[in-house]
Amino acid sequence: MLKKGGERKEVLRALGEVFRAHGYEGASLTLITEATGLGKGSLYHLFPGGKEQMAGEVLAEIDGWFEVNIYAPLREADDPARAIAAMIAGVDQYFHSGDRICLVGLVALGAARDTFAESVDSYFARWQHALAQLLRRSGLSKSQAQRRAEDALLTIQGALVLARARNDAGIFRRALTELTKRLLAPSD
Amino acid sequence: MLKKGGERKEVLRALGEVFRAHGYEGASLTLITEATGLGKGSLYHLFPGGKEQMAGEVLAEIDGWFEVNIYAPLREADDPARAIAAMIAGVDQYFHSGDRICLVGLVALGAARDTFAESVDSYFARWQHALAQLLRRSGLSKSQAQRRAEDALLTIQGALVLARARNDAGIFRRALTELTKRLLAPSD
DNA sequence: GAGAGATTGTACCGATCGGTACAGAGAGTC
DNA sequence: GACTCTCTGTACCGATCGGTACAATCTCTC
Repeated sequence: MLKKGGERKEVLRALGEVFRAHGYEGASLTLITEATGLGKGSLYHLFPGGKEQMAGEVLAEIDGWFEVNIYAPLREADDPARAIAAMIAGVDQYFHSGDRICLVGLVALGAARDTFAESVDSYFARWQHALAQLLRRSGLSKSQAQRRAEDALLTIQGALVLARARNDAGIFRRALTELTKRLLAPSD
Repeated sequence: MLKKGGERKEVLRALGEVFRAHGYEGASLTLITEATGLGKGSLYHLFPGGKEQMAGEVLAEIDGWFEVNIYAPLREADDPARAIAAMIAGVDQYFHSGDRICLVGLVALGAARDTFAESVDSYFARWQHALAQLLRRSGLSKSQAQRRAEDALLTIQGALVLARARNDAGIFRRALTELTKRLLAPSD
C-alpha cells in the first residue's frame, strides 16, 4: 500500500489538528491514534522518530503551505496592493478567520521551543523577508519595510491569541482589515 | 508557621515561572516541587485543589498585579499621554522587555483554556475597557477607542510570541515604541 | 499461489503522571 | 513538658506516558 504521499498528507493534517488542540507535550499517543485512526504500530512505522518526527513533519508541512501560498506570491508580485490583499486573504483562509490557531506560535511559546527553534525561526524569518522585499519595491526604505513586515507578523499572531482568549473571531477579522491599511499606508 | 501571605506569594511566584516555562499540562508535580522547594505534602496542604488550584491562584495573582499596576492607573488618569507611557513602561517591566511570556496568553492557546476561560477573558476585557475609557477621555469615539485598545492588547501579545519565536527581544521593544505612537495618534 | 515486503494490532516495557495516606516533625500555648 | 494544630517527607496508588517487540496480516509481484 506504499504511502503515495497523499495518505501521509492526510495523516499530517490530522496530526496538525491534534498538536494545535493540545500542544506538543499535551498531544498524547492515545489522542494521536484516535485522531489519525492509526494504531501505534502504524504510527511508529510511518514515523520511526516518534512524536518529535511527527511534529517536525507537521511544521514542515505548514512551512510548505506558506511557502507556496504566501511567501512565493509575495516574492513574485509586482503590484503591492494586490499582493498584500492576497496575503491577507490567504492568512484569513488558513486560520479560518480566527478560529484556528497558529501551531508555529504555539510551539514557540511552549517547552518544545528549543527542539524546533530552527523551523520556528525560519517560518517567521522567511515570511518577514518576503513581505519586506515587497514593501521595499513599493517605495519604503529598508528599515521601514522590515519594521512594517515585523508589525504584520506580530499583529497576526497577537490577533490569533486574543481572538482565542476572548473567544471572539471578530478580533482577528478586524485586525486583518486594519493591518491591510497599515501595510499600504504611505511612508511615515 | 501559618503562611502569613508573604510566603504563599513567594510560592505563587515560583509556580508562575514553572507554568510559564512548561505550560499548564507540562508543569509536572516533579517540576513544581523542584521550583518551589516544597514536597508534595506541603503542596497539597497549601493547595488542596491540586494543579488546577495552583494555576488558578497564579492567574489571580497576575490579574491582581495588572489591576493595581495597569488597570487602576489607567482608570484614574487624566493625562492620556502620561497614562499610556506609564502603561507601556509597566508592561515593559512586567514582561522583562520581551524575555518573559504572558501566562494568560499561553493558557488561552492551550488545552486548559476552557478551565480558566473566565479568568482569561476577564484579564483582557478589563484591560481593554480601562484603556478604551482613557482613550475616550482623550477625544476618541467609542468605537475608535475600543478598536485602538484591542489593537494595543493584540500588539503586546503578538510581540511576545514573535520575540520568543525569533529569540529577539528587540521585537518587543520596537513594538511597544510603535504602539505608543499609534495610541497617541490623532483620530483617523 | 508462493514468496517478499509493507503494514498493522496487541501485548508489554519502565518511567512518570497527578493525587492520596499518614506518620511524624515542628511550633505555639498553657 | 504535655497537648494541639500546622506542616512536611515518604511511601504508595492506579492510570497513563512515549516507545518497543513481534507475530499476524495484507498487498503486490512473479
